[in-house]
Amino acid sequence: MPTKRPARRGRKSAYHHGDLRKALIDAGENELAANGIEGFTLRGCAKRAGVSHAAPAHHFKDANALLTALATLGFTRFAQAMRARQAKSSAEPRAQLVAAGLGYLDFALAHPALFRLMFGSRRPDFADAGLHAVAEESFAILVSAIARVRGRDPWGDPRAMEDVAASWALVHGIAMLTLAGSVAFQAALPKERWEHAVDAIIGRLVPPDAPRA
Amino acid sequence: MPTKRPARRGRKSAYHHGDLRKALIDAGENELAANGIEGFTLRGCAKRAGVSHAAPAHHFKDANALLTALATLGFTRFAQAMRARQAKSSAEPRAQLVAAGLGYLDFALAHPALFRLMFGSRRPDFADAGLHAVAEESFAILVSAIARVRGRDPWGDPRAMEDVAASWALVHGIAMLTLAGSVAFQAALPKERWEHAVDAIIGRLVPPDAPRA
DNA sequence: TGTACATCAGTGAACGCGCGTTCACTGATGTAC
DNA sequence: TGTACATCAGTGAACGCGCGTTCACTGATGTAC
Repeated sequence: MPTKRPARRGRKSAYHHGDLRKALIDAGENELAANGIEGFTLRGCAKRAGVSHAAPAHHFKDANALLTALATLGFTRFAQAMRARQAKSSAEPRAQLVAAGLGYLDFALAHPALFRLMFGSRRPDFADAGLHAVAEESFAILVSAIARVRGRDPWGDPRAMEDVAASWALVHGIAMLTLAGSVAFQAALPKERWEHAVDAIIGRLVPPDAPRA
Repeated sequence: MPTKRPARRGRKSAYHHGDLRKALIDAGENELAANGIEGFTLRGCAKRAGVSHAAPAHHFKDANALLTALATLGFTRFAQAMRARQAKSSAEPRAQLVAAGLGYLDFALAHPALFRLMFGSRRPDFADAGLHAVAEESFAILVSAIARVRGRDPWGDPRAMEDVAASWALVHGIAMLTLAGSVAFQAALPKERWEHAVDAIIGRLVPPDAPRA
């Protein structure tokens, strides 16, 4: 009766894999974490997934297509990380903005290779509709957090967008400089002080007495 | 009389190159700009320098050694870019800090591939004494700019170092997000507004009424 | 329910490519006498 | 100043490697009748 293809959940045929596409994405994540983007190869992903090196061609046109899927997954998790911090935080608008920033940093620290792929590589196809959508969605979290602090939509107000950009650049810079392994930066701002620093700095960047209309 | 080896300046023998080491560094810069770090090869550099692909081995152990030299050159120019802006700016401490930040951005925009090499790659040997020294020197420009604003050395004062880190992360984030090609970020902060934004944001980050002793 | 068949998702051998590396060599340069 | 020689910095052919890609194939699955 089911015209829909059976889900084959839990099924493990030695031959037909079941869900090689998903397995390759998982494998790609490990490959990325182990070898970095520079050492990322389709053959390596196939090996990690336990299939022959020609098998991925049935699911991904080339390595960049797999990297696009990985970047899409990355942005999904990235947005989740920001929302998770926001959910645990006070509903007060500035606390929500700080929480988004801390979620940004949580993600970068937990998934450095994905983070570099998302923000430092040209290999994923950023024109891909799915990737573009989820990247925009992540950005919207910051914009709406600023909007709530300001009490209005920052779009169209260059000075308000400057605040969006400043908050974004600040956390992005902290993440990048730390991931780059800069000893000098880590001495200036060790991870233990991130929470305090982001709170204090965003407090100064987007002061409570900011214009609200 | 001169026991010192002749400089061979201006000399162009077809066989002995004269200064292949320097020529390879120049070629490497072009190779980097054209192909990115991912597409950087010793053979490509040799070709650009007009020598056989085996020639570089006499000057650089491997590709990473050449990349280390390129990163060292990059940091030298980077410090120059910051000092150049400072020289053109008012001597007022906050103006000097803003100028350092704008010089930081000048460099990133002018030499995106070098910038990524310096801050986003693990291929250069950052333990190399020369590279380490010049990288530290760049960092010191920011630290001393903050020191002048604060009226004292920020080292040992976690809150003052937080200001150093914040200023640094801010301009670094602006540079990285712009170089990453983020359309959303560029919409929020187009390059034409960098100068205004950095001035305004650093004004809030490091307020004039900051404690001075 | 059984059978025949189309389709799909793998396999594994083969290929060409560009890379780094090695090696014997050679021509230019510098030095000792 | 001239000559012999050591050293240095290149050349170009050769090699092995891992990569992506192609291809004929095969076994498992789903479907038509």
